[in-house]
Amino acid sequence: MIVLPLHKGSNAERSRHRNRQAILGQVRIAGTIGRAEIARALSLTTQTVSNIIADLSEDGLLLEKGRLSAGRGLPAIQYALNPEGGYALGIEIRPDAIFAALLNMHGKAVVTERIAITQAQPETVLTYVNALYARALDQIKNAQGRTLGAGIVMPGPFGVTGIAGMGSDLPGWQQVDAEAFFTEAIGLPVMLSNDANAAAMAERVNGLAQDITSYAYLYFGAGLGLGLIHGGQLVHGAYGNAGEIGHIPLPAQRGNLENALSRLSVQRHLKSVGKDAREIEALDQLFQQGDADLMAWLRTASEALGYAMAIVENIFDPQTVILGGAMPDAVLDHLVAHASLPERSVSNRPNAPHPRLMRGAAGRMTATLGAAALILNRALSSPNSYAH
Amino acid sequence: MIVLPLHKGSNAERSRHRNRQAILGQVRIAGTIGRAEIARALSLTTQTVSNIIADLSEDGLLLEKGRLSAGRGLPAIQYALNPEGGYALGIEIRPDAIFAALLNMHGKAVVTERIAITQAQPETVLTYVNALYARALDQIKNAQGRTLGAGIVMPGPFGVTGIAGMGSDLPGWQQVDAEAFFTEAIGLPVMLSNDANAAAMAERVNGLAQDITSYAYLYFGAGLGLGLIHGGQLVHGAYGNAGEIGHIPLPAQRGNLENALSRLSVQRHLKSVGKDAREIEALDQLFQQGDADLMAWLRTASEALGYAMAIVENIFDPQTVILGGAMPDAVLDHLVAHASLPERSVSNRPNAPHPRLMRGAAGRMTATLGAAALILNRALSSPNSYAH
DNA sequence: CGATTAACTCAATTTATTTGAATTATCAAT
DNA sequence: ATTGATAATTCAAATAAATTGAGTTAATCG
Repeated sequence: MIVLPLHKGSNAERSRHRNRQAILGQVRIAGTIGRAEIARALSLTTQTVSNIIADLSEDGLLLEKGRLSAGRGLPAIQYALNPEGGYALGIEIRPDAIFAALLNMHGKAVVTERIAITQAQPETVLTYVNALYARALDQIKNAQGRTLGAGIVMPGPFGVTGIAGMGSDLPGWQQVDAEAFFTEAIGLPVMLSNDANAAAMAERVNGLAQDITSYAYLYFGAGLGLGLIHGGQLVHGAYGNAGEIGHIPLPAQRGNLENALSRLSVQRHLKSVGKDAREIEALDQLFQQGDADLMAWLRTASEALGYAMAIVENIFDPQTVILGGAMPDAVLDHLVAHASLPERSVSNRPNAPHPRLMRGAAGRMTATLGAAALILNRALSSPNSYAH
Repeated sequence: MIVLPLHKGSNAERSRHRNRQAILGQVRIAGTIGRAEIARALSLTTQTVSNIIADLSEDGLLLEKGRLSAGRGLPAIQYALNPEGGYALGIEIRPDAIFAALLNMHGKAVVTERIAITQAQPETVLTYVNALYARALDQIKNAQGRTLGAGIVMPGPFGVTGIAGMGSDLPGWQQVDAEAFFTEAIGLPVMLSNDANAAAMAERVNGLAQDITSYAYLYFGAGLGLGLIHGGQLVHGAYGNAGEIGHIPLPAQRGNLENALSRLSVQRHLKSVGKDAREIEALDQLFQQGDADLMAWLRTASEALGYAMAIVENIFDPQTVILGGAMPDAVLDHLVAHASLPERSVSNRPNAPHPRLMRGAAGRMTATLGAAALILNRALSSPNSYAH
């Protein structure tokens, strides 16, 4: 039996790969940037950066954007990501539908598709996934051969590490190693995740968190999920199930957090007074009307949110917390505005550079876009330590 | 202004450094191991491993332990860490005392010292720290020139990242960048941390967590702290204050977690009935006598502990949680045995390879040893991703 | 307009890993 | 007991990718 190492060794090839990622990532955060500046940021020589940039340009990942004169000296040739240099496929599998999105290197969705399904057996799902992927390629000819991988979101729990080959909650998937199954069948590198984690990553690649490396994302899915990003990478936990914040008991014996703060919670509350809010649109309409029952729910939800914030902030000390998922924007905004943020929290600091709570991307496609974002993030950064 | 990169570039020298760390770390987890096996584990060639092992042996960090024949083929020469190959200094600064410990490469304390102080001004503290270090070197001649660094624990909060130069709670330290101050003055690389984080790392280097890479440490210090280890490295949070679990409000409006679960809490409870438990020994004695007031406190504390477990497990999904710090072993054991572990938790899995809650190292020196462990851990691993 | 500064390129060098052939010691089968 | 297979190790040569240093280009400053 081989003793698993904490991390693997390095060689010239792996160094090059890392440096490519680092340069791409640096171009991304800078927008446009010259070679010498990249070299300074990454502690590499300009010569090395030049060589790798020649490679990346050759591969179509970078574009020249003219020279920028800044003070004395030869003006630096500026480089920027080529949005069409690569694509990432995002797939979200639900019991009743499959969503797909194709993102370019800027994290912009260039294709979105959905398909209703009546059964979610692996083979059936696979047929649809391949069909959706083919449809996407049909619309973006350029993406043929330039798709970096597929991120897939499906109902957990599965074992990202440790319990290998553990399947999903979906019927028929219990015995399936979904990651291996899709990798084989789609012919692309696959990353598997749950909705909250994917949503969190979406904000990093194209959203509020592009320059934030440590944050948490509170996600309204079926229940209440939490995606943790630390050093620009997802924190999965030992068994891949970190972020199950909905299961935490509420103060004052009112059950779990997701009893007060989730789609199911508001649906149940409104149903008990004879109102239907299964669709986001219906919920939005009730909110616009100032519906008293919804407002009552929002009061307890805001309280629960404040409590969730106390937990997340004090345990994780993030730069910010982002709230998003399957809720109308207006409702999320209301929650953000009315959450009673705990005073006794490490995050309650003067002159904080970010608000403690922000509204993220919401709606049906959040997790699908996030699935693709997992792939983009991998292309633009290594799961390694912060510099400094 | 230079845009901060997520991670720096790599070159031959940094590769070598990483590979040295990886090999040392692999030898540590294996105990004794041959070169070919290291090569397989780290995805390096045996030749590379041979070269680096020659280096490490030359530096006195590794010892040959004869050949081990295992099946066919030439029996591999076994290598093991040389416990005297390097040392780490741990310093804990408290308002009324300074503790020091010198650990060898096995994580064993070869010297421990303490000194009572009456004031904790930076210059005064420094004098004592240097004196303690000198005393340690005096006892372990071999450690001269072989001390890898100093880990320092002092009352926070400080900014590990972000808020640079932010000082401690100790009087006179507010304006001092303690890390720079000590680095300069001791002449060793310095790592600064709080007590809970240090205690967590102590378990990893020489304790229950030597083969556990993802866990949380609940620490009884002044209040209640939490050290988070993920992928073998500390999770500090964006501003270095992750793990302030004591501030989280308790269910049923009973104040914070540390109101029910901390040294201060038990002291206050016992004082209200006229009993003194400021010293650990006094507390231990009361426990041995089965004191009814202490037992009453333990009941609410166990409940609070179960609640803390629900939070930590569901948010972080660790392999295990370790309980330790300034409490008698017997009290910790009682808490471990009587904590009502939540049923609805991601950690409540069948066939878990580790208990959900374990007792760690306790007592006065825990944090001091942990301070040194920070240095050892850095020598034996990179703050990088898991392999696989 | 010349001096200075900074980005960039080219060619040579350096570092560290990999590759491939040769050597050695053990186990297993005859 | 002998022989062949297997695995660890070493040596020397090759390779990959970084750095170094000298030279070129194009800006700004005085």
